[in-house]
Amino acid sequence: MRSLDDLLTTSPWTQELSAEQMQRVRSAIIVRDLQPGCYACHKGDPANVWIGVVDGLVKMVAISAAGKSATFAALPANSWFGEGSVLKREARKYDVIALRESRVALMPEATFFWLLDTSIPFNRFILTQLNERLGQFMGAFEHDRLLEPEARVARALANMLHPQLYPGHERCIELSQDELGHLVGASRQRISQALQVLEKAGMIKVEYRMIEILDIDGLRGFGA
DNA sequence: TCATTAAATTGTT
DNA sequence: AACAATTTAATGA
Repeated sequence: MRSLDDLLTTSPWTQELSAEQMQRVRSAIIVRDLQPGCYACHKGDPANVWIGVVDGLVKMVAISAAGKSATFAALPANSWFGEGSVLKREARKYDVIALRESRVALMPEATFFWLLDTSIPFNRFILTQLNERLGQFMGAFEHDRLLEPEARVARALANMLHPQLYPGHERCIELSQDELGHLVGASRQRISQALQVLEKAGMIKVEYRMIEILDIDGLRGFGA
């Protein structure tokens, strides 16, 4: 299991922080371990922390009155989220649930706003984060209901790797096909077929509980 | 370290 | 949805 320091060193906004700033950030953050199915935060909770995924995988879901749940985004290790609600000092808009055993980092809003006031790289990170999320959201709206399952899977995979632009060469997603099925809203056997199509197209490599992305641009444009 | 078994995951119909 | 095949994890010699 990865540690808080692993998350911080791979997060681009920490690059230009001084040792003291780093220490202040590190000591303010609270780390929490989550079992599969556990909530990182509930819809309606006051958004007083910014959340980073240290390890594992969490999903953002909205629950309708009828009890149907729709997954908006999957957040793998190294992603940060919740800045929107923290910035607006509003309640959380969605439930966030661990898809498997995960570890999250909770940064208090005081630290969050302090970084906004002091660090330009942090501001830049938040800015691009908000901008990209808007793009993803509109793209999802535009296509998800219309596309073939293959294309929906392709987009879901591309979106999952998107948050980690800088960090690294982490091109692998550890995710079972069953979990991916819940994510995309398709049956497991349909996912299995879709993955094989994408693999034959040379865009991904499928292994046991693991998907390696070979051509992220190809995935984004799949079916378009 | 290697072999056996159980559990989880994946491919196919 | 059900079944077979494959991979991983666990156990014990």
